[in-house]
Amino acid sequence: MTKAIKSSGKICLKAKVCDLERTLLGGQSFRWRKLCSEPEVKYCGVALNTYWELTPEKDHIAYDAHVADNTAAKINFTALLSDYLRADFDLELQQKNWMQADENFKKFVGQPVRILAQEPLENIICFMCSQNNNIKRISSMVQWLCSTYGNKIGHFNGQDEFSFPTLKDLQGGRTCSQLDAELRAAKFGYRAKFIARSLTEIEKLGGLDWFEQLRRMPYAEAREALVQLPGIGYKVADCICLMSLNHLQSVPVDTHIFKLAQRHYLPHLASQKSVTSKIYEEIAQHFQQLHGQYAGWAQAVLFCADLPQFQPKLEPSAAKKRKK
DNA sequence: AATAGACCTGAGTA
DNA sequence: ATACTCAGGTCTA
Repeated sequence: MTKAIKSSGKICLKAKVCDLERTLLGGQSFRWRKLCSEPEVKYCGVALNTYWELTPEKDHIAYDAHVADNTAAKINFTALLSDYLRADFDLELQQKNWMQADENFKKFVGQPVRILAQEPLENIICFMCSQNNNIKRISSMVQWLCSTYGNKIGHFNGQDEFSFPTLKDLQGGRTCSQLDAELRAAKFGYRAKFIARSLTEIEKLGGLDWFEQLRRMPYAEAREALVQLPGIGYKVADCICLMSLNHLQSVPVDTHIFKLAQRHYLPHLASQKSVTSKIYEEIAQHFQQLHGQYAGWAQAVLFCADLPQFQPKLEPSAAKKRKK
């Protein structure tokens, strides 16, 4: 029976530059949920082996952090959370730059979305699950993965919370094809084999050390290294570069960005049915040139703006129009 | 080198 | 009710 250890504090991030709703529930991480206990709204979830409850205030974000009691040593949770939310990044300044360079951008800047600094293994597995899939189902797959292979942190607000499994947790005595079979049985579909095989590869390449190397490499090289893994194409590689390897110029081109580019940025692509590799590069480069060294962050703003869950409520007829 | 089709699953539409 | 489409794509023929 593990008992969680709790620590509270706050980090300096004004509401004006951090919308937790979009940042945490907008398809970057799949492990956060919103808890409404009337006047208060909290965002709860696990990141960095810690269960967090975040309460946005006007001038800061208050947190409760919980870790399993077998966790060694003291942890500086304030520093941990600041890094996770990239509190040092001056979003106001960048939004100004993006709006200046991009006429369309104003239309999409709603609430301030932040790019999270996530852990590579979680990021890789989650986005291997993301292919041809939707956020809701991805979340439930990830939830299953954590409760099956992760370690329990504690019981909060009516449910057990688990850390994201390590490479060891996932392999632990299992062969590649055993893990494949288990994931298949858990409805991971054709992604099961990709995940099982990629984990084997990652282990061979050096695990966490390999991730460190990818961080230090130039973006283009890290990207090329990632697409060598089975089940990872350029889109997922770009998500990983952006979200957990600190390559903020990486622009993942998914179906939302593709449609948005067709409609607002590159009208000559309007007749294109799907994203070929050539078109992928064209769109990515367009946004990189337009938005500069943090183009991936700007992409996240556009992506969130296009998510149905974050769109202003429209009349059904208008909603239909928007779809096309 | 470039392009269709297949691919697991499940929620939403027609 | 039953089929079809779509979702943060990738791989292969």
